[in-house]
Amino acid sequence: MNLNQIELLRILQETELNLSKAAKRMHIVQSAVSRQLQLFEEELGSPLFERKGKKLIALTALGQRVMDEVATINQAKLNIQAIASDFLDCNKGTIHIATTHTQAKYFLPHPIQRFRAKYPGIRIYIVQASPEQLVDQLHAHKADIAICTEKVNEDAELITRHCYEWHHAAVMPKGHPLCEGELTCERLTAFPILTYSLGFTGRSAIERAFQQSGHQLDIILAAADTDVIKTYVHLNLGVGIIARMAYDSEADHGLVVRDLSHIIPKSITKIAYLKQNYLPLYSQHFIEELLVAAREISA
Amino acid sequence: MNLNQIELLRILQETELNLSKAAKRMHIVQSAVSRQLQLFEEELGSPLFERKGKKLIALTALGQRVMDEVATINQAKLNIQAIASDFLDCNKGTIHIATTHTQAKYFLPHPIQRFRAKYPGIRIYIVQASPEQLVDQLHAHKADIAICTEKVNEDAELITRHCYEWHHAAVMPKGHPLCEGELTCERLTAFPILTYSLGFTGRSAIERAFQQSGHQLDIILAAADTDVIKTYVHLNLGVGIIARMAYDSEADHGLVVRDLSHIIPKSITKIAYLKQNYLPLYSQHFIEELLVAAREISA
DNA sequence: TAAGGTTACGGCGATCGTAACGATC
DNA sequence: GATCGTTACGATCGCCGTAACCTTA
Repeated sequence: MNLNQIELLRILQETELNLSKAAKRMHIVQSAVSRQLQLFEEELGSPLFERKGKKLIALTALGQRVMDEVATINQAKLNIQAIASDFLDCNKGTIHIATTHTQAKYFLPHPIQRFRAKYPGIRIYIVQASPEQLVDQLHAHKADIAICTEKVNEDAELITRHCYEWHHAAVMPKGHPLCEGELTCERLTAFPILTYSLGFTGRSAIERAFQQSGHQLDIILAAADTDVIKTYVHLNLGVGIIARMAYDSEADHGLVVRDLSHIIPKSITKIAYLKQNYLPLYSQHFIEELLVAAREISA
Repeated sequence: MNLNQIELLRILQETELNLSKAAKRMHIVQSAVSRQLQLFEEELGSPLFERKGKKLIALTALGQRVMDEVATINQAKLNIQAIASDFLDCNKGTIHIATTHTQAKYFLPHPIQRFRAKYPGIRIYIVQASPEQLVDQLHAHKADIAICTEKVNEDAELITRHCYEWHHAAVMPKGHPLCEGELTCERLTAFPILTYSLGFTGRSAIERAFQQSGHQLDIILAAADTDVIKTYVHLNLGVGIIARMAYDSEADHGLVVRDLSHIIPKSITKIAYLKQNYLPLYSQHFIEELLVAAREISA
């Protein structure tokens, strides 16, 4: 058994059990990976893969159990490297942040700006993904930190930290009837609504609130992206329901914003990362920076 | 990085950081391990060990963190091998049980006998150790399962399962004054007492019971081993306080046994094993067998 | 016939063993 | 001088790459 064989197994999982693709990913020829897999299965004494002819089509029961351990070893290997390079130079490295458009545009700018000032050598990559993919990005090691608003599944391998709470708001062009008077469920249902796609930025909270009140929203446009929504609100297509923090009093001076906290319950944005994943010091400091920014928002 | 280097680090920890001893344990020459360690440190970019001259004397901060990951990798490696050989033949293998004399002699015989009948191919090794060493045996991979009576530290890496409860009893030669009448703390303190060494077989429960009652036992002999205690009780040196199950009505017909459950609170015997350690099926069945035996005792 | 996998074989490099040397007690 | 570790160098074994072949869609 050696680490290359472990790596091979890991890569095979990511390449639909295709030996040729795995070989390319490992920068060696296909016959080499074939041989290594044979050697490993021989060493263990039983096959790890179900085969149809010569193709690998699935994991055997043994293979499934072994893959769990393979993932553990891979994680530990990455951790050793991360710990060592952390030790070498705390001021070099990268952070991959998995998050959505809303967070990237309306929450992250301040903390990232301050973090950059302290750690100019760290490269920050924002991995944009739909909320449901965020946690997958962590497991796939494509991101170190996820910033999620929609509910994070209770995952034993995840550490989640409360970040900040926020409410939705309605936006509409100046002069719109909803600019005046009390804002109720009834009045909202009378207008076409523009809001987030299912699964995005607290859309589920909107759903729940209106379902419970017995009213039905007439959602005529759903987007993953607040800017898209605002654009169409400007065009007078209807009333936008967006995250309150996504309203920018300067950029959006043509729009009126009205709080919806009495109608739609608060949403909670969290920070999540893998428990077994070693976070370099600078990543830990980055999280601190996020929490500071979160407190400022709440205050 | 490769698995041999990981293994080397693991072994260095077990050999007082002595490269020569590590080389012997790995069946290669000393110069080879020296070179491998250099290569690994070079790859990481910083030393893993503090050196005094050429000797390794301690782990660096980096080394300490890396060692945690090394342990994880090693565990996963062992798991892969265990899972595979489990898959190959469920009826071959070994179980190492860390336990004390009392359990080995008075609790284990029945369940082991029955287990042997079902799994004649499994070798069972009893690793006798003092109670405080039992958990260490697990961490050192010298035992798969520990059977402990004294309190097991709340260890996040450990799974502990309730096994059975039992009481202490007093034993004395026939005709001894304590054979008759009510058995109280007062009367016990009037005689020389023979019981377990500190830390063994519920001795701590005995201590606590008498401390709380305000009486002081006159313990003239303490042994790790019930047989030793009974031997001296036979010689009329005093009254023995032993685990009730260690009294054998046949072998000990010269002794009278009297229950002490009204004086000394119950002791609890538990089964413990490492959470991250893969237990072969037969080991899981062995634990089942222990639990069955435990229920029979309680009934 | 293209794509995926296996087998055979030669070459190269990683790692080992031998051996001589250096340091520390 | 005994123990422990490093360095140099030749030998070996493992692993890769080339290439020919097999199988299945």
